[in-house]
Amino acid sequence: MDIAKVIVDVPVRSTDRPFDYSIPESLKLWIEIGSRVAVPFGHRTVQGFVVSLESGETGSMSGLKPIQEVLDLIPPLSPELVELADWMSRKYACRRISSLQAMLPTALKGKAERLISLGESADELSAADGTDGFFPEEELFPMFTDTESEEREITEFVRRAGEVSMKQLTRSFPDAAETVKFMLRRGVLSESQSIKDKMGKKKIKVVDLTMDVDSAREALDGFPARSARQKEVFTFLIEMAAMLPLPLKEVLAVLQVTAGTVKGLEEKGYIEIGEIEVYRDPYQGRDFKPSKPLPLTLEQQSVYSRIAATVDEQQHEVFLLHGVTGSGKTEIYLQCIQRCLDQGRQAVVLVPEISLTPQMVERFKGRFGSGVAVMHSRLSAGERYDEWRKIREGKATVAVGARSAVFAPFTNLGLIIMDEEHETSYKQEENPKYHARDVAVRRAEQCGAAVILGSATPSLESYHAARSQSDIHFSPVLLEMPSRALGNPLPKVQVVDMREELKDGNRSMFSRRLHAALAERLERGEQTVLLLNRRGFSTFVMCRSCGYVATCPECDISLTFHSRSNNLRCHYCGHAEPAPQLCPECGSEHIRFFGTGTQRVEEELGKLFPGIRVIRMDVDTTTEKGSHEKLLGQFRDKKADVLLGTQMVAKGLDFPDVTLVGVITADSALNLPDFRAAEKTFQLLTQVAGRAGRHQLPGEVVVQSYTPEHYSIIHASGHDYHAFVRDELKHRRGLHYPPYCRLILVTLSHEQLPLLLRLAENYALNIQGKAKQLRWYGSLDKLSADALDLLGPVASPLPRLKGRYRFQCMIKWRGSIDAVGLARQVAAELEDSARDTGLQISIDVDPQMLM
DNA sequence: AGCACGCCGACT
DNA sequence: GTCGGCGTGCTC
Repeated sequence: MDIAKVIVDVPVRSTDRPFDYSIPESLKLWIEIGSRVAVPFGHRTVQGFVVSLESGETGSMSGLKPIQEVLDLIPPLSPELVELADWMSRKYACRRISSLQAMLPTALKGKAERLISLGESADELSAADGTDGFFPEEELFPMFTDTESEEREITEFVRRAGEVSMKQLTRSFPDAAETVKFMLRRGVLSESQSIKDKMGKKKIKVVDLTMDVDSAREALDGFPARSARQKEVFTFLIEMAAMLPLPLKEVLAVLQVTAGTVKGLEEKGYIEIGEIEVYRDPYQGRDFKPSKPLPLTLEQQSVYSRIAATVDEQQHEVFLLHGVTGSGKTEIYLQCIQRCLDQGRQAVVLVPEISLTPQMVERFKGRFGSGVAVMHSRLSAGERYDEWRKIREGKATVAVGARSAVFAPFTNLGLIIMDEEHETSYKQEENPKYHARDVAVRRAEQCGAAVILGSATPSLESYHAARSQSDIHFSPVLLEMPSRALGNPLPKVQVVDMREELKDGNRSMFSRRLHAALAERLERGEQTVLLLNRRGFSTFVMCRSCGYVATCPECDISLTFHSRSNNLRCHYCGHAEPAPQLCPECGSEHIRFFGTGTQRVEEELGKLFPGIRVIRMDVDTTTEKGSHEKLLGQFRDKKADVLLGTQMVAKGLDFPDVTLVGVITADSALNLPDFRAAEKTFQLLTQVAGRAGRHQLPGEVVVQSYTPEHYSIIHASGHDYHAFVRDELKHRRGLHYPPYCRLILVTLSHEQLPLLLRLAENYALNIQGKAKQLRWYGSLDKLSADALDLLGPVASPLPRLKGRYRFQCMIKWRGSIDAVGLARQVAAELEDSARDTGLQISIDVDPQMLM
């Protein structure tokens, strides 16, 4: 094995392939598939990943550069993950390096650092008198003496340090860039590059005895009496001998001494202060109530035994667990995980970012203790890195986390659970644009693991796949749990027609029904959750006299009003400007901030119910780390009557005293230009209705709507998933939408609109031409198994972003065609022919957001 | 993406 | 006559 094939960290199409490197004898033992290495690439050093090893014949070795360095003691990726990355790149048409990088914590994204040391001709400087003819005299002139003294200073600086980074050097000699360059050219200095990680391992100082306990006791007798404090420390350490080494910080805290005291003790040779690596534990110092397996209901039992059988056999199988809210899915997850751990295998639990609350973590930590690693975006880069290392080093056996936890570096994975399977946040919107569900199924296939997809409202894709048993990507086994574990009924849902309210002269955002129900809760001291479905709504600024709407000059979309800073901001590019007092178009004062924001609801609540205590939860109030948790804690402690928020209040929260759930506008998402609008609305209403009355107190749900006759609202209020699916599938079949076909969204962007139009047209024609050529082309109406159709090009829903115009094409396809490969190939050809013109093409396979 | 090579305007 | 502007081409 002499050759390593390496994917380098240079994210452009032309380098998106393995490069061959020779493996130096000294690194042979360290290089495996999945190793992260530093390699020379062109005129610099870059990071790369070894994706395969080959024994090269002597001839083929010539001209290969050697691998420079291995960057980790243990390869951060397993061969299994490397293969998965390769699959991802093909499936989602993304660069191989982005797939690989997505599997690792960002702390491991190393960048090259330029290091400067003394060069071979370093002595020349002192020896030469500056006129040795090595370089033309005029190059030194006219600042000859200045340059020379500067060179001497730099040389001395580098000599003293041995090796300094370029960064440090330019910091110390800000104006010497030219001189340094010149010195490098002459070999007075020499440059090397190495890869430096973004994040180091965290180390803490620890203290330890330098002798065994007995000798220490003896030494204690002869301890000088005047160093009383030091003696105290020494005595303490002897007492704690079994626990050594102890963190210095703790010793200082317990004994109320200063670091100087301990240092003095070290200087006398009694103890030593060392450094050890620690894991940053974000849940450190928190108690988790240990929990025991709960008895299962009959329904749960039958589901559990079905899954357990598969886990025991270590077979790959996918289960779609459809259980109503409160049916006890989590307990099934917990017991299946236990079963998997009993087999000596590990488990991954995927949870939507938004519901990865401390409550959720607690349930897992309570059952599996410190063997649980938690990964989510609220952790700092360092914390995430440490949780990741806990997994790779075998110190954790269960990983709970958002999307990317599907890449947890376990070596013997037996079970992957995906809770709230229907959540769109499982699709990553940036490259690689993967769907964690599909990656989970693929990874489980690789290692013979079971997959549980759990939801009260499974996505139509998964449900259809389970029902038809014919889907090409996976065929889950459908398991249903139609009853609640505690036996209490699903809450009664009342739909209020807001048009009627308006007709009757009620212009408030609260219907009479909701108003009365709220008043009742306040009286009884019970709690209310209010949901503001703000999807599709924005708090845009409009002039009521002339109809002017404030839009972003870069992106052409409406600006959002932020009352705190009293400015207007673009959601997409971050552009901000002050909010106008007068309409910039017509000068009218009737310029208003439209849309129902949570703030407005809060104000209105205050007016209607003076003294009401409201906790508002939205992006404004939850950006700070831990604020989410704090707000929920306050609500749980009954410090507020109402929890008011957007989507995030709908997920997995479980408060015993909530007996009323109000949805202010149920259908604001129904009018979005998205074929999943009805599905999203149904899911949201079902989720939020499940929040009420989970415990002893019966729950009530009030849903306000302007289109109460819509089937998604009717079926949600009737808690009838199957009826909804029936209607929605009919609808989707008629319009040829998933799950009856698959989509690829291709977005082309360019600074110049006319050029973009031509290129987009070109793209569409090429796709259609290729399809025809391969005799694949057919209408989706035909019964043929293979079909491919292209819609567009049309202006993107975000027609302009960051100064670039955007057009999109939608590819609809089904069957065994390599539609992704085709989309990618045509994109590459077009990019090549358009060359320098700055065309960008992005490909989103199975898009969730049609933007 | 960098970084170096290469071919044309404003300065000594 | 040079310094340096950034166009384009390559990286095992």
